[in-house]
Order: sequence, then structure tokens, then C-alpha cells
Amino acid sequence: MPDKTKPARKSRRHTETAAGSVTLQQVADAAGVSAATVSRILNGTATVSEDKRSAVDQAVARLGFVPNPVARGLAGGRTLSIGVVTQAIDSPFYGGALRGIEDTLSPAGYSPLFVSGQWSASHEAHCIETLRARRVDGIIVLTGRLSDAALVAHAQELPIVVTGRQLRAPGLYALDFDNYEGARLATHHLLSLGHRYIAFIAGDLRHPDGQERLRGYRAAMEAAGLGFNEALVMPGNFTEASGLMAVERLIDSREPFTAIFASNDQMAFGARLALHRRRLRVPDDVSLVGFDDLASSVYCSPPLTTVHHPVHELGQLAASAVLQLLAGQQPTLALPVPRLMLRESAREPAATLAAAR
Amino acid sequence: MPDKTKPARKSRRHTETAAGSVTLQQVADAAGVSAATVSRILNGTATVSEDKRSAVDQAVARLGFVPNPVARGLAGGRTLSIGVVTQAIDSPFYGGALRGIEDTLSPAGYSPLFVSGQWSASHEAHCIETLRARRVDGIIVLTGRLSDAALVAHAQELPIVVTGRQLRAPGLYALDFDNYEGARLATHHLLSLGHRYIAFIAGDLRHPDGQERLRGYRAAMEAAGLGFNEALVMPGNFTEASGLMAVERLIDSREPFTAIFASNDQMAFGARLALHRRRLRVPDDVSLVGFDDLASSVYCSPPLTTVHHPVHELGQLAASAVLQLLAGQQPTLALPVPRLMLRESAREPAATLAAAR
DNA sequence: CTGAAAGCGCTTACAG
DNA sequence: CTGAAAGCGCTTACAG
Repeated sequence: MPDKTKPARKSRRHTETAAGSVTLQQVADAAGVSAATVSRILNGTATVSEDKRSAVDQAVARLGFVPNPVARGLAGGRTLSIGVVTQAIDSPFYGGALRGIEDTLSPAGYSPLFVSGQWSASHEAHCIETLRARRVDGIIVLTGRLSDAALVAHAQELPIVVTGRQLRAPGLYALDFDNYEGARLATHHLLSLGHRYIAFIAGDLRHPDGQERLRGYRAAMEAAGLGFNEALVMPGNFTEASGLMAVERLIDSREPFTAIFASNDQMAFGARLALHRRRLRVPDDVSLVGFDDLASSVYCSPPLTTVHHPVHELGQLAASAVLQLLAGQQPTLALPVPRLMLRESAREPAATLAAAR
Repeated sequence: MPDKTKPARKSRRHTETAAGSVTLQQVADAAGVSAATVSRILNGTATVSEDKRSAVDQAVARLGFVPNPVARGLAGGRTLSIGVVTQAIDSPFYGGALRGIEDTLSPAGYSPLFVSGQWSASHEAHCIETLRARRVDGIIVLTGRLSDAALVAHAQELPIVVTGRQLRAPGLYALDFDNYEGARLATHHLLSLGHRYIAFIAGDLRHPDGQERLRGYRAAMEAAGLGFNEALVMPGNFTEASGLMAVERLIDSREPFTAIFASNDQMAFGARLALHRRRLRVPDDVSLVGFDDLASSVYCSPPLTTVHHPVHELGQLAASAVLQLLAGQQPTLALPVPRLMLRESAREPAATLAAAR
């Protein structure tokens, strides 16, 4: 049983024994050089004679010296940390991107600082203030609702990488995915399967990706000579609930359809549940295609045919881009092209249904 | 077109204009007091005369002063940041906990620093070193594979909160969920529905939660006088793939069953797909119950009956606990009891199947 | 190539 | 109640 009479442990500045207990000065003393020299060797800032270098290397190893990033941040103006503004830390969509960011930042000695924008521009602005206050060296904004102008302004102060928009400005790099082409691909797939009555569940049209996906659907339909039937386009906002409601309304409208293309997988899940409730089978009665290729889409029943959105690469590239910006280079990275993941939720329209048209 | 001849912007230490450009010294000058006084007012460290306080408050507001956490960290020994060790930043299970942590840390002025342990004890150890090097004020470990001993040792240096285990030590607080009771509840539900042949998909039995859930299943089966039939227990490792394989093997074994209880929702998804492939309907032919209540479980088809694991509260409580530890108090927080989410994937066994027994 | 020195922006004993 | 001063652990012009 723990001794409850012992007073609560409090932080003692001079008695720490773990990570960081050893200071650069101690290393300098042990190696018989100045602190400045140790610093230079550690940072590769200057050429140093071989004997001093090895003396320092040994001292570092022997003492187990780990530089204190906090002191480093204060003195050098760099904190080796990168702010990451996401909408929700637990987003099934951005999760992969966060991992990609972490994966490429860590080996470079940088730490990501994740903050959630909560789908609100003002909250995002606050997040950025917090990050700036913490003196991050750069910021990655995953989509976000901040205005382009605000982003450009921040980019004058520190490197910014933003995803999901097209934008060019000094100190800023934008990484965009071809949502239009992805949506075109998905729609075309359904068309090539023989579908003619393809319903579309739109995403939030205030977002560029929502817009682009609608544009891709429309282009494919028109290219097939089917025109654009507004009765087949249902509004949505990227949530499962909105996908479900869209399909309920669609069915109630009695507008004939044999396939549904949802602007994202989450809405496709909602759509699938609505179909299930109405006793419509996927893909036997209705084909369903999503967009994003969430981790969970592979294990839907049936597995969801969808457009692969390379979020993990997105994260990796975004991180590489800030690192390049930090190094004074101009990134030229680009995302892979959209690719359709053929699974089991879409196939030719059933003969019976086709005949009914 | 941006001017490409302009040299790359580099950080200029003395010309920053945004967050943090104003220093405490400037506030002190503007208010006509010493820096020490400003510091004390800001930190509530000492009683200060009313006129100085208001002068400082005004100066802070007028100059838009934001304290620099980096300097604060170096001088005061506190960084106002809390390290959070998770297994994967994009985990569908821990995501909610991360959000809960962020939600309660932010209002308190603390920032979470998320690092991914990658399901490896050595990687976790490295994560903790990184966090210590960054001088976090405390650490939250979500489950993790580190030994109890390692955790207890770290707790001597800084406050630690760990979830998913039972442990008591100075400077450490453990927050555990009643996995046993949750599993008992789920199994009992299936029993009360009339099922007698209930298969169980185990999680990774090296993890306490895997163990406890198995124990709960077993206890419920034995309490119902059905004993423990090993042929109905399939191994798994908490992944969708393992759930799928478990059911394939189960079906191939020709061991009769009318219901499946999976140790977590992800395995339930895999199980559901396996059933789908074998043309078995849920819940018409087979009832399915999961554990965790992931966000996506509500939108399965059919929506998954499962044990609610309060991950969001878990995150909130873990964060509150570190904060209390930091304040020198002993936390007494506890997680809510397990609760079954009745949805549509489980119901009475079909008469035909029941008759076949 | 390498030191001594100043400084990053705060906090906190130490004295009044 | 409040200042002056030292110090947190580094980095970086400034001089050799």
C-alpha cells in the first residue's frame, strides 16, 4: 500500500534525472570545449576539427545528452514542431492524413501539433493563434474554412501548406486532389456498367470538393448524352445521416434510379442503410458507389466500390512540403491521380429493373 | 504571377508581427511596473494592488499580449502541454478519446501532444522519451504495451494517467473500463433473446481487455448453465480481417451457432462480411453483437447492437485526472458502467434454426 | 576553426 | 506588495 503520508511530489527543477537532465554545458565541460562548439557540432552549423568532434560525440553518448527543444526554441527561434489544423482529430477521413504527417515529420526530428478546427472558421483562426503562440515552425491546414486571404497573410509570417484548394502565394504551398476527375471516373464506371438512371448525393456545396464532385458527375452524365436530371441530385452534407435522408427522399420521390453515386463514403453508408430499410439489396437492386475509400469501406457488406482518395500520401506530401518550404526550397509535389476501387457494391442493373424503364 | 526573383522568406527573429510579437517586458513598460509584477498578475501568483493590476490588464489588452509558452516552459519548468501516447492517431477506437482529451485540456490552457506507439512497447518507450525531451508536464497513456513497472518508474518523474489497466502508484492514476461486465451484458442479452449456441470471437488475449471480455462471455454462458464450449470460441486480434476469418472457420467447422458475440466492433464488421459472403442474413439467420460502439456502428446495415465503450468520457476523465495530479490532488474519477446499445443486428433465433438443433 | 558574451522571453527566490 | 537580478538551456553574431 502506498505511503499516503508522503507529500505530493512536485517538480524539482534541479533534480531531474531522466530525459534532458544533462545539459549542453555539461557535455561541453566533459569534452573540454565550449558550449558554442557543442551546439555547432550538434546542428552541423560549422566545420569543426575532427578531434573536437569525436570528443563531443563521445561525451554526448556517454552522458546520454538529449537537447532540450524548449531551450532550443527560445534561443534559436525554431521549435522543430509543425502545427496541423484538422477539423476533428477523430475524423475517419483525415485520420490517414494525420498519420502520414506524423510518419514523415518524425524521422526529420519534427513533432506535429494537432489542433481541431471544429468545422468553424473562427475556431480555426483561434487554432492558428494557439499554434503561433507555441512558436511552431510551420503550419499544415487540412482543407479548412479559413479564407484564402487569411492563409496568404499567415504565409508571410511562416510556411503554410494547405490541402483541398488551389492557391499560389509566397511561403505557401497548396496540395489539391482531382475531385472532378474522381467523380467523373465513378460516374463513368456506373455508366459503363449499363446504368442510365444514376442518382447523385451531393456533399456540402460550400466546399470546393463538394462542388468538384458534382461537376464531375454532371460532366460524365452529359458526355454520355444523358443530360443532367436535377431530380436525381439530392443534397447532402458529407454525413451518414444526410446520405440516409437523401435516399429516403429519393425513393419517396418515385424518380426511377438503378444506381447511386454518393459524394463520399460516409454518405454512401447512410444511403446503404436507407436502402436496407426499404428492402432494396446492394448491388442486386441498386448499385452504390462512394468516394474517399475510408478504411472501413473495405469491410462494408458488401465492400464498397469507391474512388480512392490518397489521404495517407496527402499527409506525407503535405509534411514534405512544409519541410521543403522550411529549407527554403519550392515544393513541386503533387498527389496521385484518382483511382477507382472496384469492389462489390456496383454491377450491371438488374434485367427486371431495366425492363421496367 | 508571383515574383520568383524574390529570395525565399526566412525567419527574422526581430520583426515578427503576429502572435507573440509583444513581450512581457513591453507590457511592463507600458503599465509602468516591473516584468516580475506582470508575470505575477498573469499567473495569479501573488496579491497585487488593484491599480497596478488594472494598469497591467489594460496594457495586456491594448498590446494584445500573448505569453510565449516556450519561454514560459524554459523559465518556469512547465510547458502547459500534456503528452498523449496512443497506438495510432487514426484509430477508429481511440479517436473519440483523443477528442475528449483535447476538449478538456484546451479550456485549461493545456495543449495535447499526440504521439503514436505503433502497437510496440519499444516504440512507445521512444515516444515517451520524445515527450519527456519536449518537457511535457504530464503524460496520458492510452492502454499501451509498456510494462506496469516502466509506467510506475516514469510516474516518479511526472504525473502519468494510464487507461485500460488497474494500477496504483504515487503520481499515477489508472482509469479502467469494466470490460468483464460489458461482455457479460452482451452475452446475457443474446441468452435472454433465446440463443443457446453463441459463438465468441476473442480479441488479442495478450491485452487485458481481450482477456476480460472472454471472461465475461464465459461467466454468462456458465451462469446460464450452458458451460463453456471451446469449439464456439474463435481466436481474433481485434482487426476486421481476423473477425472475417474467425467466422469462415466457424462455419467451416460445422459447429452449430445462432449468434456471434465479437470482442470488438471491428471484428464484428469482419464477421458480418463473412456471413454476407456465405449468404447468411443478420439478424434473420444469425444475430451479431459487438463491443465498443464505434461511430460507424450506428450506420452499419443493419445497425450493430453493441456494448457502449465511453471513449469520449475516457478521454475527458484522463485529461481531468492529469490536471488534478498536476494540481497536487488525488483523482477519484471513474468511468461509467457498461451499457448495451440495442440496435438491429440481434434478435430471437429463427424458429427454423432453433428447430434444427 | 573556436570562445566569450549576449540574448531568446519568461519565472522565481531574494530582498526590501 | 513589488523590484532587481539571476537563471532556465540553448544559439548566434562578434571577434579572434
